[in-house]
Amino acid sequence: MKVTIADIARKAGVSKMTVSRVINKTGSVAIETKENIERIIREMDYHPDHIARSLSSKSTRTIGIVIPKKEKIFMDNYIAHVLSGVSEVLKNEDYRIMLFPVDVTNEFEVSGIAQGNMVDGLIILKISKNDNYMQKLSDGKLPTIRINNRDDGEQVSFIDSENIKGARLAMEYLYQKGHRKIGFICGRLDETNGEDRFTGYRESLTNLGLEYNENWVIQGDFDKELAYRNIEKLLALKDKPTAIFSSDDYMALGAIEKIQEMGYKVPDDFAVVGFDDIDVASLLKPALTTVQQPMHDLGAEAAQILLDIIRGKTEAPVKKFLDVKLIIRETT
Amino acid sequence: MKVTIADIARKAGVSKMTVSRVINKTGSVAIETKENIERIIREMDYHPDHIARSLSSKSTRTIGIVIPKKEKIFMDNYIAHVLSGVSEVLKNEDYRIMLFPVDVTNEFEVSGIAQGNMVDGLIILKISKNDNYMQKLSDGKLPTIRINNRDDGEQVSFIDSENIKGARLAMEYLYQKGHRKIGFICGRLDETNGEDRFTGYRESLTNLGLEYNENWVIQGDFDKELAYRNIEKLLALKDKPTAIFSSDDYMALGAIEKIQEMGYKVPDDFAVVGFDDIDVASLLKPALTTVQQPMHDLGAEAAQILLDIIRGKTEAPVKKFLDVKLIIRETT
DNA sequence: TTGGACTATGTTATCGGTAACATATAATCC
DNA sequence: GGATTATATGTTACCGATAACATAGTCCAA
Repeated sequence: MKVTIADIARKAGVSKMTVSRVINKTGSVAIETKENIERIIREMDYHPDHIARSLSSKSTRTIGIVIPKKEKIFMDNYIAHVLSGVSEVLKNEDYRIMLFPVDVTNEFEVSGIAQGNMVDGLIILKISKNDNYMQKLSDGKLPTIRINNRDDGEQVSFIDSENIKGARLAMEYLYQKGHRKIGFICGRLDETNGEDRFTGYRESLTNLGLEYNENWVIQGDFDKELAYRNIEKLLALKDKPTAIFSSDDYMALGAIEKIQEMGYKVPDDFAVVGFDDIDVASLLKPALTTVQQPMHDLGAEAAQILLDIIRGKTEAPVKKFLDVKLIIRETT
Repeated sequence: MKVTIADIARKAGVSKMTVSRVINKTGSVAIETKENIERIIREMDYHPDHIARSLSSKSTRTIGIVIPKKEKIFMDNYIAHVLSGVSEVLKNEDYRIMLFPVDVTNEFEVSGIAQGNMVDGLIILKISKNDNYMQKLSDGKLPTIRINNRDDGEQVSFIDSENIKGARLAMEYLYQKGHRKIGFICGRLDETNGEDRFTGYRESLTNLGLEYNENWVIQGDFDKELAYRNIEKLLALKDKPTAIFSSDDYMALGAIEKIQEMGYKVPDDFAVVGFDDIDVASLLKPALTTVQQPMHDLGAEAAQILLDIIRGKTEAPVKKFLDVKLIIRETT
């Protein structure tokens, strides 16, 4: 049988409560009592039952990370960096991470996460606030923070990158390099980072006095394969752009692949700028010029903010933007 | 207030037990009663409290994934693929994933995972069975499976790749390409995949009638940076190998980086073969020749076996090996 | 028609902790 | 010195579900 707090209490000749106090360092306990209990705990190799404790205290000391349920989601370097940031913050806090790959079209699944009492808070990644039922996650009393999906309503906390500025940096750099015809690979417009980067692209065109050509904008939905396929028609145009700004690195990779397959050279025929600065960006030949967003810090700060909200140190909603910067490499 | 099973029972005019039966589809309930309860559940948007359920039923429907607690752990493509396989199996099973980045030197932390009742089973990744306290994880009654770390004792389940065969494939191919001086970048020898690949290397040398040269074997500990640093002395040798087999892809990447920095060419001056077939392997120029191990399937099968053990369908320990194959690209 | 089997439901105890409140003794204060 | 406060500990109830056992009614076969 598993050792319980009652076993410890019996052996120590005290009540369960006193043992509980020693374990949680709450209330006051005589020093000898405390040391005796601690010794017995060690001897019997007692570990508190996390579930019982959660039920009773109404705190699971677990935070949930909600990501889209799709095949290659864990291979996404952006998510890896965010996770890394989250876990760095949590590792000193005795909080655990529970993963929720979620099917946004399944109302029951979504509500279950929000109401199952499995976690004390949620970090939501790569999911549009417009997705069916997804607002259910932020609806209730469960503390929630979104990453890279602004919410202009008043209720929901988020942490975001300065996506518009990032797009501007990329565009201004391309302009400065002499490019006047700049295409764009568009991410999901129902996620605000996709939307904002597109906005940044269009605003920059205006500010730089460049024309907006519908044919130079292709949809990639933050999906490498889709970008790979869709860029073909852009490359077939008679009047092609000389540079392409992509709303994320994966799509840039897909585009470059197609460009090279069709016999063009990067950066000679097409300069390419990505967004994110995923790990492979620097490994590739040519190495990818990209707008670096602080993926690790987005995760770390999201976790910290979420913990502060859970603990009542901070009042939700928190809204925060982190800076981005242009990393110039070989594709421009 | 949160809606509880008691609220549903009251509204439906039945006992909690009847509601519980409807939710869990256990026992028998009259069809009208059942439909009435289901309607009320929907109307009140009731979702069972996962924690209470776990405490009472002694099953959390959660499996834990134990990984080393280090900075770039989530960027490890091997882990990403394994996670992906695990989550694919779990997504249809109403099981959740809890992550345990664990400090193997912290006895308390390790025991807490094994005994905290947070999970129904554990998948252990990239952690040596010899690491301090790690045997505690497999000690108790908690179902456990290791990936890529054989355990020759009788107790512990594992799923492994045919590492020795993989090494042999790499070596024979290099031999066939004309290489007679083959160096080796060694992974952690306290993990059995590191050990086995080294064994495969040495056995192949013998079988192919090649000499074993201590200077041609460098330690990389499955760490790209370490391989990058340590290969320098091999490259400085007067009598250098013409090919290098690396115990994993990341170390191969580190090695190639250094090789190129020192002005040598891959594959002209040094052929390189890796192990794993991580995603970047095919993206790089030159693309990496490597032994592909079924990382995704390792995760998926581990999860399936673990579920079977948890459910009593299978008796532990299960011991299984998956096949590997050589993927020939441009570094050889 | 009587007992066994099955169906439908309820009752009670329990899972392993913590919250909230109560109590007793010791220490402090005016 | 009596009231007040702090320290140390215990009691009881409860968190929200399920397990195990109990019960009442129905149906059918012997």
